[in-house]
Amino acid sequence: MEAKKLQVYNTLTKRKEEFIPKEEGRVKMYVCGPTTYNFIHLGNARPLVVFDTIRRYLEYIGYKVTYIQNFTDVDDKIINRAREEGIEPLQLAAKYIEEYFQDADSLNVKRADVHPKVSDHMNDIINFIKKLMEKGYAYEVDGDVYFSVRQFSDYGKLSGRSLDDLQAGARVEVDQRKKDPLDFALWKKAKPGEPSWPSPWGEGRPGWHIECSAMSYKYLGEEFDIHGGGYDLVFPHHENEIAQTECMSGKPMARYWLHNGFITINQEKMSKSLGNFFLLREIVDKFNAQVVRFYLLSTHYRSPLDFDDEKLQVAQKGLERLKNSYSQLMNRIGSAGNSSNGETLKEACQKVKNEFVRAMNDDFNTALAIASLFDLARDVNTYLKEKEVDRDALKLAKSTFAELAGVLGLELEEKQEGDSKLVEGLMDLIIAVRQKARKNKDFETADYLRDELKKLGIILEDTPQGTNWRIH
RNA sequence: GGCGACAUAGCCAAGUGGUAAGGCAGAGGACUGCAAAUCCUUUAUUCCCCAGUUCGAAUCUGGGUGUCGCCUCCA
Repeated sequence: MEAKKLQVYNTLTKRKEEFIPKEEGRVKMYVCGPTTYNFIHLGNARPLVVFDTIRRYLEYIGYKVTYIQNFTDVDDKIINRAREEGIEPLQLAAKYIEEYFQDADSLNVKRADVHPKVSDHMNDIINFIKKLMEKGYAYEVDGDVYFSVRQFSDYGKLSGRSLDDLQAGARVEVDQRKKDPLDFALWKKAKPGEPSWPSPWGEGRPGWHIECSAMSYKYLGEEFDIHGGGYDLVFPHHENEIAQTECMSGKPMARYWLHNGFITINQEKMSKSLGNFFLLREIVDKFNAQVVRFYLLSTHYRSPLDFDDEKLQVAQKGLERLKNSYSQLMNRIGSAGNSSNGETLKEACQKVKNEFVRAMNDDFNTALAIASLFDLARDVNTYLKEKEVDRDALKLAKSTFAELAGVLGLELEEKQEGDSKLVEGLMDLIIAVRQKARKNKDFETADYLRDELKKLGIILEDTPQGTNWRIH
């Protein structure tokens, strides 16, 4: 069977294209990271999980991936927030960078190869702006430096709009010093009391867009493969990045532009300005982070995804279905021997794997990929009804399960916490006592033990092979 | 006002020309001391509406309706 190649939807061309990295076997990707002035909310978590999954899949199919995600640690919102709290802006940013990592780790998001910060890259940024000025794409006015959009004939190619369209819809007051209303700041002159850095144009700090151009150029060079972020970054942020980088280098900035859809609440975008956001850690408090990750991947990354508690409950149940199947598999694997009935399960594993890859190759269709995991769960559960099971088949099912779930960043194995040896010993004892009661038809005692354990979050399940327990 | 996206069962959600995946919820059955978990069966003659192209359309075209997003900081 011929494996279909990876197709990705490219915002730049507005269609799916075959993914061909610039350098064979290697993918360089840059994803816009957060401005660190607060804990991240669920909407911020989506691109983290989505692009982490894309990265994992690219690695799974054999690419060596270089993944860069920045932190915006110099910004108006950080300055304002720091002022309110009476601390230094960079100190505030550093605090929320730490908090960010806690959240990202909980979601099982792998660290980027580099997490560059604006404050560490002033020279790169200043040099980038200098080059733009030398080439005539930027101009200075009283210590501010602006990018001249009229100099870049391709301006608007990513968002699919012309300069005239954009001006017709402009909702912002025009700064008369700019040559064109859409010219944007590369360097902003310092106001009193603001953090600033020396530059050829005086004390100041970078505009928002230049950091990503400068840092992606530094770590990934010209024409890297994937640039990702939320859909709301298409304009103006990514449009401006393209203008800056392509004017500076004369080469395309990135080959594929990928954007995730929004999280909505009651069909409206979750955003800080609307105030309808939930912090990730509030949600992780009620449902665990794995459930959140599963929920985020249960819809295609470009579609809007509505949020409420019920949807997370559904995700929780779905994930539990997979975990139950996996744990039952694990419970049987030790006592399994050799049997000739394992072929169908082995074939099913291969089929599921093919389906999974086919789904992911189609623009990272995680919803369909998850459906293939449900198919595997059913195949496994059905097979486990057999009296005799084949150890090799179970082992293959186990590795297939773990491998594919791992691509999605999901762990099916319950982590043992605390003194697991002791817990296991105690559970064995309790189960033995209950077993004795059941044998004597003392169901009152047996049910009492089961009910009380349930209150502690431990589920007992009686099977023909004995009683299993799991933590809910 | 300009630009764009989406509309599939009670809910969520795949499917872009060949006769509607999957999950949750519901119903019935099996298994069980009873449960739980699991398995089997069942739940959209039909994919927002209208017209068209086609042997054939949820999928393509045109029109309409509705919802959302971007054009300002936002993931």
